[in-house]
Amino acid sequence: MGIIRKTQSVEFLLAEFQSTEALSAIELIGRLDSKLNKTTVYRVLDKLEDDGVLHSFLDNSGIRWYAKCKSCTKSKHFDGHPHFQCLSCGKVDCLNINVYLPEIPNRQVTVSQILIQGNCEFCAN
Amino acid sequence: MGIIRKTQSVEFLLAEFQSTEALSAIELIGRLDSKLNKTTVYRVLDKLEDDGVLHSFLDNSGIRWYAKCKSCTKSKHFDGHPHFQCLSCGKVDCLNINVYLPEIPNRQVTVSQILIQGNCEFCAN
DNA sequence: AATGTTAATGCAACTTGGTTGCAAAAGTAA
DNA sequence: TTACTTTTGCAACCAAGTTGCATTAACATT
Ligand SMILES: [Zn+2]
Ligand SMILES: [Zn+2]
Ligand SMILES: [Zn+2]
Ligand SMILES: [Zn+2]
Repeated sequence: MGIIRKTQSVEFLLAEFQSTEALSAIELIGRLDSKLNKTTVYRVLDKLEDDGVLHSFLDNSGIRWYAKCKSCTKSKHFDGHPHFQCLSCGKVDCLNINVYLPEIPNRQVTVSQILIQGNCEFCAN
Repeated sequence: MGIIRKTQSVEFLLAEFQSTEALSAIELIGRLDSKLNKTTVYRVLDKLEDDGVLHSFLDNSGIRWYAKCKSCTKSKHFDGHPHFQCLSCGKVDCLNINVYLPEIPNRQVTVSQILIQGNCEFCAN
């Protein structure tokens, strides 16, 4: 079930997602420590995801990241894009590119998760 | 540090990886419950990965899966292939295909993790 | 504005996957 | 066998995330 009431918790959380950068639940819990309980953070993130406001994905160490959706709704999600994690500064964000997956014999593909890792523009060497 | 002694624990664990199917640490701990302590399972898996015998990856719920490597060594790993998880029966395995990633502006790509989900050959509808 | 209804919240306790420290057991070489 | 060192089991721990429940806060109705 998604968001029903426009509460302060929702506003505080949404305010953190101004840029297109992805944020981990842990990071958000830290940032909002004085304002929100961690249970609330998890619950509101969940609801925002239900509503198509945020989408989430895992990085290679099992941490869940959340980012703003572009054009999702409660009933339809379009978050099949890849994500990029900088191995140097740790920043994670959505990639606005399309990855073509070849046909796979004997298998029906429903969805795919692609995490690309490397150096971001600020950490290039 | 990898495996130094050929112990029973190593044999028991390797025996579980006869097929190319991936196995989760949790699954292995369950299967080997009467023979090995869970700490040992985690430690041996770690070492086998170090040695290039197994590789691991995460699924979308944060569970780590292990699978046999094809031609990796202690110093060089070649596990950039995608993995497939059947959303119906839960089975996970390695895909022997190549996914082409386009150039990404301003970013240097080091490595990528691709998890494809859908229906396996036995769960097709 | 006061009231009633119910969603949302805070808190503590819990669950789960995984890790750590250390003493005991098992490989290995001599 | 002995000595040496890795590996193991156990218990205790840890961190991320979840649950149950009493309290608080939205918000619709009067
Ligand atoms: Zn960076
Ligand atoms: Zn995204
Ligand atoms: Zn299946
Ligand atoms: Zn694989």
